[in-house]
Amino acid sequence: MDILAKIKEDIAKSIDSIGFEISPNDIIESKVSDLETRIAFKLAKKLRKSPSEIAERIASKLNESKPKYVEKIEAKNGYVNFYLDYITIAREFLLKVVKQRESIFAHKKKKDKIVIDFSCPNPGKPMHIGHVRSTVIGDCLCRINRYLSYDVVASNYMNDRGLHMGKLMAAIELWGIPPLEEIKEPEKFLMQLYVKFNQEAEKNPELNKKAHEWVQKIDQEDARALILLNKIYEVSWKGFEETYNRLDVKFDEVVRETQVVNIGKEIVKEALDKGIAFKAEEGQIVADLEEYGLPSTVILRSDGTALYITSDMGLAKYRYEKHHFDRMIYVTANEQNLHFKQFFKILELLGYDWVKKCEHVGFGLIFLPQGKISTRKGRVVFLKDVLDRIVNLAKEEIKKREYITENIDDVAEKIAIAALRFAILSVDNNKEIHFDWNKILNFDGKTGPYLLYSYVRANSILEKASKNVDNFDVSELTSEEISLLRKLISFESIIKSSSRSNQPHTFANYLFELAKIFTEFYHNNKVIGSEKEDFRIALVFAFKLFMKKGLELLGIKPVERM
RNA sequence: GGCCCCGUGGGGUAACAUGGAUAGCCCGCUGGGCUUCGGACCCAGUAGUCCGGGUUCAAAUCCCGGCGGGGCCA
Repeated sequence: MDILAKIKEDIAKSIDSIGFEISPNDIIESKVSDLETRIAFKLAKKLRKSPSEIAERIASKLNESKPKYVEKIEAKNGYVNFYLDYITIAREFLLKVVKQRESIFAHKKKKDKIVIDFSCPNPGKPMHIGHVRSTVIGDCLCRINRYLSYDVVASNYMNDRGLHMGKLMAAIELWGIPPLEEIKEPEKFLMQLYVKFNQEAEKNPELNKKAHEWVQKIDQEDARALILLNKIYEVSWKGFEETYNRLDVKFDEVVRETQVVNIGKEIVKEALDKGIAFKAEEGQIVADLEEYGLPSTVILRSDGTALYITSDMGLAKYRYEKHHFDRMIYVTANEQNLHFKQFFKILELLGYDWVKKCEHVGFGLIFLPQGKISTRKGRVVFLKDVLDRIVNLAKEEIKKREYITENIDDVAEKIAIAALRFAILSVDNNKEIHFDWNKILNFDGKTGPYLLYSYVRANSILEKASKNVDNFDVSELTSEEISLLRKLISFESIIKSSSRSNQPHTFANYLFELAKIFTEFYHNNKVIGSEKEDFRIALVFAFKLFMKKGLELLGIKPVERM
């Protein structure tokens, strides 16, 4: 239920009915009052009157019969300010919340299908701190869009075909591989195997030739190659799955490059036939994009093997035929901007209209103190190690406080995930993140644990009050109560805005502000034993309900105590 | 050389889509607050829109040009 949107509509309607052209979008949240409109500035020229005059006129007309939930309307310096009637909002909206509980979040089913491509670590390599951004942003976008009742497909893509796979295959041929269940740390196991292979290959270049041969054999669907490939994939996935489970990330499908590479090659053929691509002198196939202001790009190697872009085109087509999506969102780093522009353009030129439904949501890189992450250069921080370290700190903090003695491991894990997820989700996608242990290990201030703490405190108050409220009345409000109500009613519109912009940080920041306002509220407004006890319990209840839902949308599991 | 992203107090960030009234917050620093529903907290103080033009009644926000950082393609 989006009460704020309804209030805006009502106000817009009233203004429209007294003869001023306006849309609900012209009613915006205000720093000075609750809602405001600036249309007087826009209308000033047309009506040949000063903004103040117009604003005054709107205000005085509207004050004669005020829209619902509006307490007073004031014109000032050309703005029209609306002050909301929070008593009525409390009596109606808050009452509805305590009565309807979770069903307050229900939405009408939307028919749009959204495929979200995210995470996509490389099999054979460890998942590191660099992958976490795509994983967490993508997952959050899934949650937000599902909340809004879109049909969402969380899709992971595994690049199981590169030279690194060829090297690992050659390594396994040489040295063998233990059974899956004996490999305790799959990511480290594969990484060590990879490193060992590279070291040996320096002494014996023949090995690299072998690796290349294996890559070719994958493309030829050689039986032995596919067995080895599956082996590596299995081991890799075991490692990834562990991390996904900890992060509470789930996929509806995992597509492997070997499934789509041939579709990609077909597209290359098509591009050749239609004259969009040509065969260069050295034999590689090049898509000519110069006239569209993009650099031309190789889409098939001279030996006939596929590149990333080849498979990516195949993947897009595969997904469209499978899902007939209304939108497909790729969540990958900004450094791939050009790549996406290029292959979207090629598909467009081939007449695949659905490519217009594909969009790339980029994000800034995560940098380590030593610079850009590079597995090859050993500049890498394993995601698993990051998690473990945050969990350890969380444990220490829990023990210090002595509020809980049971389930410490479970709570510490949840706090750690909250810290990590919030740290990533609370900044604008486009900003670079410079990874800093001190920051990620800080649980004070604007952090995931702060959100959890506010939730715990609400829970604690409700437990001590030990009663349910499904009715109350209230005739006076403190400033903290008003702030809290005010924040609660914008929950829906913020989620919609996050979904529209594909920017989780808008919502993450909102949720922090909500937590902050709640904390300020309970510091200054005694709940239990006050003469407004029932109303305040309802308010705490509503906060808890909204915070829980909000945390869920960020992929943070709540804890009842910490 | 071409293109893309970023630039807000000492550090980090919000507001930029849709220009508007006092630029919000976190860390840090300074000072204060638990016999009360839990101090991972709260209150007060400190300090900021990279530079130069333009558009506009009005620019952190839009446009152009620099500079600085990052990235991609050459």
